[in-house]
Amino acid sequence: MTNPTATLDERYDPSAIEPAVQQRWRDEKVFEVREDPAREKFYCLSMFPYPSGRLHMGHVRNYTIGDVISRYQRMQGRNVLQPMGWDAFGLPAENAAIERGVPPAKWTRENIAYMRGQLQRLGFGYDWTREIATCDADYYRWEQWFFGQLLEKGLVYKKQATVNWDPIDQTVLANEQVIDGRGWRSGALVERRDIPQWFVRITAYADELLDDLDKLDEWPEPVKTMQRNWIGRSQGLQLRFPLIDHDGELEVYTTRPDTLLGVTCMAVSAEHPLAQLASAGNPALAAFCADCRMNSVAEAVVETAEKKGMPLGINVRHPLTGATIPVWAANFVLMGYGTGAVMSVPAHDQRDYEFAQAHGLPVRQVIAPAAGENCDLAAAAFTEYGVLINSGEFDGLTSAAAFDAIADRAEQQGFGSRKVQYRLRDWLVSRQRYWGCPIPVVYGEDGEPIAETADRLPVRLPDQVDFAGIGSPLKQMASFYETTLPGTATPARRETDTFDTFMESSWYAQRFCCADLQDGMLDQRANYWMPVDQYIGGIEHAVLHLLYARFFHKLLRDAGLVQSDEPFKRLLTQGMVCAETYFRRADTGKLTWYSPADVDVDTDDKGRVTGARLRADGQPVEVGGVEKMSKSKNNGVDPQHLIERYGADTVRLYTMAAAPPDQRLEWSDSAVEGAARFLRRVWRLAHDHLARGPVIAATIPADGPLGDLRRRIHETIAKVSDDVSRRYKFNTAIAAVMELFNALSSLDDTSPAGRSVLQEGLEVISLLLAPITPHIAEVMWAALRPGDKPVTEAGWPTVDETALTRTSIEVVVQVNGKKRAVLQLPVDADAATAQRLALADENVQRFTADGTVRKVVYVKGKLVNIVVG
RNA sequence: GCGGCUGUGGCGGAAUUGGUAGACGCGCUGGAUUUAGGUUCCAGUGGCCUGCGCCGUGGGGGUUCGAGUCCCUCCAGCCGCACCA
Repeated sequence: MTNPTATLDERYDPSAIEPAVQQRWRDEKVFEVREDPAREKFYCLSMFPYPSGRLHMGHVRNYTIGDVISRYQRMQGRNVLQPMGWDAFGLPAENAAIERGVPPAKWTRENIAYMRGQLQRLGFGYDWTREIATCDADYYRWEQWFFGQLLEKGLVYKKQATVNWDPIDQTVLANEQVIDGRGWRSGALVERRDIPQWFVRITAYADELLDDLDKLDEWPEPVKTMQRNWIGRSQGLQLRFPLIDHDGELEVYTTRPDTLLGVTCMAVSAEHPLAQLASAGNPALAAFCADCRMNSVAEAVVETAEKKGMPLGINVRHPLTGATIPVWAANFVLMGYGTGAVMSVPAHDQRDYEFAQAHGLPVRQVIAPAAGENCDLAAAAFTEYGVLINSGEFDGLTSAAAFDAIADRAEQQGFGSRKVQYRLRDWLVSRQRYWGCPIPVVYGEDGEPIAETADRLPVRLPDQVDFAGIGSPLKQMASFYETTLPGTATPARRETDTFDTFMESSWYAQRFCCADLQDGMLDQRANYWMPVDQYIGGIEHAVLHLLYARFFHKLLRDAGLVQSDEPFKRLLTQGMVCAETYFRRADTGKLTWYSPADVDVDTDDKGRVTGARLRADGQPVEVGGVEKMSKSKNNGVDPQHLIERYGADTVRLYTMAAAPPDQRLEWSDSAVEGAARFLRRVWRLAHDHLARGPVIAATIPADGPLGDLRRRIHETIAKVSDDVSRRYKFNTAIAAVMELFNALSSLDDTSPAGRSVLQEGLEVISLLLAPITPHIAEVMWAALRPGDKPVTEAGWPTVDETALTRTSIEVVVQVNGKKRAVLQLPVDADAATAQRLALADENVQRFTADGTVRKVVYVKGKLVNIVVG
């Protein structure tokens, strides 16, 4: 395929060129790829969207970044896979069903169809033959199959776990559905309730997940730090305190055994068996424990709630001193984490300190601070390491030495043992919801779970459901849950819980490699494409999704389905898309938010914002600050309107130019206008150039304005290449192209030599812009290079080193660190010459005349600093 | 509460390895073209003085010939916290 001979229309009309260019990509299957061992592969993946209805600007940003990287890599000659699909299960589909009576499947399919159209209109180079929707049985059947494998290996298990329960709606609530302790629809006070749920044993891989972070040298350091903290590996001591007047002992875990002699209290969860035991004869305590259950299970809620407690009337014996220690129930200790009990050391733990202050418990100092450290136990706990005091035979030991001495003692005397503990908890994958992948398990008469056998998969989620009832419709559907045990006619009951949607998003990257595979989960193609070379998505996924996906990949590896250890080689976390907010406050205090599209902003003659008015009534509204685009603040910008008004290239250019990809992007209508203006200017320069007829090739001397311009062309290639491939700073890449364009457009030379340089410059701009604004780049390139390959097949431009040669350089002269002159020096000038010329400069002498030169610092080719005293 | 991040003109941002602060764009001011402009083009645009000077990167302190960049400390805002995706 070659470019036709063409000129450019006078006017840039994206609505005409973009569909035509996209049609060529479709007709020639430009982005459909296959494994090719002869070429270097590049797998570029953006986090697939939840089909919520319409694309939002966050999607546009995410997918433009991915497309820019993909197209750049294509131009580098790599075999590039860039697929797209749908994270199609989830809660919003159920909400739509409840609110509007639309079946979740229908709602989801319609959303997918609309959003697919939007993605195509934006010109993203996806291989659509690999499209996946996770709600397809062809997809989730393999997840069900794999769950069976994990069950066989003992990597999944069932146990009781606590959920948020809405007693009016009789349903389990997600944390985000609990607002101020109440259900978001019913308004009922939420209770904690324990129900049996499925877990995947991610803690069995905790060490590997932690250690392999060191291999991910192309991941952002903050993401790795967050994962390390999330896994939270700690070395500590599991201790047993014998109960007084009761049988048994109270087990706790501590990372600070050096503070063992400072224990003045034990705190247990309200759900702890000991608290339950003590509640039996103590109505006040029973009431307190019941009250503790009236709270969301969300960690942020638990940790920020007021610290409350009540004594159980039960004591334990200190294993070293024999002292009597009271046991308290406390609302900040969670049953689901560790042993559900902690030892309280008020002097050396801030939370314990506050708890002790609130309840009049003693504060016993056992760690003395090192010299120079602050320690005021009247004000706060001392939480640093130090030297032991008030600890009998352990006095004088450092915290580190005491850790070992006390651990040895505990192990000798049998009241404790060393233990590695993780903050990471096993992955709870059960959801009491309808719109998800059915958990492929049946229960016999005895209630024991049995995995579905492969021949009975998929366990299909029924499409026709009734949302009139309470909770998940599956629990009311006998036709779904009545079944038989595999391979028999014995009646059995099917599991009605579904999987956490993070399950589906944990292996879609691998499935994209062989999306059409009918008789297996993955095949050898996954090993050609995996790992993903570049993964792109929001920073909000830094821990959960990215940790689950890493874990799942290791599970797939250990099942022999993939060979690599990690799924994502390089990670880019993009920032949020934000916009200004506007509101009015009613007398009741209620805020009404207005869309930026409906508001006019007033400015003074310097452009400062002085206020804003609602266009509809001309009355003022308050400016609320820049926040993440959201429905609740009504500050979203619909990309669809922008695409219709400006075309895909302008939207893509703006989102890449406005901010670096990993920082937040602040929306600006007028800056979009600016992006459109730039493309019109580029188009017009190319049009005017081509209208002058064919270019006669000419040799350009390195000296002179045309040589300088050629140098700028090639400096721009070097700068943009580095920005796009290494730095991922598309905003500065675009700025560099704009600078080059400004230089080219001010060239007033229609001689053969001048036109030859302009031709080269315009070709380079077409190529450099091709990943970002592929439609205009394709049309311009075709007009500039008739008979050549289309821009999608053209290589990335290379730097002509001979064009870069300079004869002179600028050197800044400072006196005491302040700039006083700029010198033009020959490139090969030595330090002595630079220093001599700097000191000879007239303006420099004005500032050196009154003192003596004490020192001269010379940074080669850049700067001279003269220190005068 | 815990973990992570970010603070630079009127605004978005640039300054890549401690070396010219404010690239590029928006906005604004003035001018030109046009029947008209929400078009296009030209010039100016950190602040204070309007001289070649001084000040200036959230606040305060420090290291250095030199700090937006490194160290200490304080403040403000944002993201995540396990059933939103």
